[in-house]
Order: sequence, then structure tokens, then C-alpha cells
Amino acid sequence: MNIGDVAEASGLPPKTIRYYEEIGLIRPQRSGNGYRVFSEADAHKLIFLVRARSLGFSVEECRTLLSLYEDDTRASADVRTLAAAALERIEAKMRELQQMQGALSDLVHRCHGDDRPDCPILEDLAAPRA
Amino acid sequence: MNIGDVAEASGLPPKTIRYYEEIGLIRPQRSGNGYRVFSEADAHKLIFLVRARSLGFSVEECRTLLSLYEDDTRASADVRTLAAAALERIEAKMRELQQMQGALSDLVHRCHGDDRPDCPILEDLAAPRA
DNA sequence: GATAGGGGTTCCAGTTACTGGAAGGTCAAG
DNA sequence: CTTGACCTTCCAGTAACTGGAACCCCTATC
Repeated sequence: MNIGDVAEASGLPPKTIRYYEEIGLIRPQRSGNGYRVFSEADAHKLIFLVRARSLGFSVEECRTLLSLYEDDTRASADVRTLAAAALERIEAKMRELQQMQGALSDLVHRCHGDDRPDCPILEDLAAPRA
Repeated sequence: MNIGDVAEASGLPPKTIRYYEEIGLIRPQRSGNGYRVFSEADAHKLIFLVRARSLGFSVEECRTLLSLYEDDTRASADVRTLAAAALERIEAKMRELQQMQGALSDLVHRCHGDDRPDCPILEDLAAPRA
């Protein structure tokens, strides 16, 4: 498979696949003309990566997950620890966004949004309460 | 006020304040020895920026908000449009995180997390359902 | 007067995870 | 033989800072 094929198969842009090779997540072969040649295992790894990224794992965590995946003497506890950390991060971010969302949607609803200058949003930004 | 003083007053690290000057969000004076000298208005702007950033506005949006704030012929609609866009972004991000959170917390709960290798998290990453 | 400290200054590089673009090689079809 | 769709590498840019090095300034103390 050439890069375009695995790109289609995985849903990743070719650029990203090259980048993943650059940082050592995958190591495709090369054919005589210099083109990357991807095995089924490479394609499989890329799909693994897409899925892990979509669950919120960082690229470095994905690297660890891949090595755990390939190590059949792994302890599932190690995987779970990584996943729990990712989950915690996600939940922290959600709490932060919820704060923002609450404050901002209140302001948006209180602003009439017409051609007059007075605006509760700017007033709040200029004089936030402690 | 020196940079340390406004840093304390605003809660921003000095580095960030210098960065905000570099990108033209603030323009503090300079004293003879080359130190930045911040007016009350500068401190006020920095606090405005902190608050706007904490509501999820990008730095570029903050620039616009500041200029709207300083323009008394502004239309509140322009402010509201910016805020509504920020709100939309936040809500989109929350939906995305909610997806992740749901999938990931399910996996974490299904993984026993001991010293054995079998792990539903890795299994799911390796063979995601379509 | 020398020195120690706690300010301040600039500039350069690094972070995360890609993405865009330029310049150019390869290959199959017409 | 050229066209077009691939592929290659390399360089630069994104967002919003952050860390660190090398150096200046000011005050207080020995």
C-alpha cells in the first residue's frame, strides 16, 4: 500500500502519516523509488492511533499504548492508569468549559446585540467582580 | 508600576505581559532605565484580558474586544457576535469531550486493571466497531 | 567600595500536533 | 511526449505562551 491508500483506510491525511513516521510511531518500508510501503500491520497501527487520539490520548500516550499493545506480558493496570489519566484530563477540561459556558451564555443572553454601544459583556469584562 | 506589580495585580506572569506587549495588546511606557512602566489603564487592560481569556476568547478576539471597548460608538451587536461565536466553540468542544468521556469511562470501568495482560481498552483500540 | 539579592531587560528555543506550500521525482494513460 | 495524479523532502507557520541564558539596575549591607 502507498501512503494514499493507508490515508484513505485510516482517515488520516498523508501529511499526518508522514509526521507519525518522523516521530517514530510507525516504520513503513521503502520501495525502490523511495515511496513508503505500508503493510497491513502498519495500517492497523494507524487505525489504532486514530482511535486512541479520538479518545483524547496524547501522541506520547499513544506511543506508550502501542508499545503496551505489542507487549503480551503487559499488565492491564498500566493501560488503565493511562486511560484514567486521560479521562481525568477530559473531565477537568469539561468542568472548565462548563464554567465558561455558564458565564458566557449568561452574558450573551443579557446583551441585546443591537447598534447601541452599551453592552453587559464589555461591562463585565471591564469590571469583573472578585 | 513595574511589571512585577501588574503581574501581581492581574495574576498574569511577567512573561505573558511581555508577550502581550510584543503582540501589541498593550503599550506600556518606558522609564529611563529601560523598565516598562504601567499605568492604571494598562493594569485595567490586563485584567480585562485575563477575564476575556478565561471566558474562552482567543487572543485575537481579545484584541477586537479591547478595541470595541475603547470605541464608544461601537454596536453591542458586534460584541455579541464575538461572544456567541466563542460560546458556540465552547459548546462544540464540550460535545466532543462528552463523546470521549462516555467512551473512555466505559472502557476504564470495564478494565480490571491488574497484572494480567488482557485489557478491553487495548482490544477496543485495536478493533473499533464501525 | 565591593558584593549580594531581587528586581528588570533582550533574545532564542521549545512546546503540541499537525498543516501549508514549494520544488521536484515517478508512474500510468493517452 | 506530455499530462495528471501520485509521491518525495524540506522549510515555515500555527496558538499562546514558557524556560533559560546572558546581562543590566537598584538598594542594602559588610
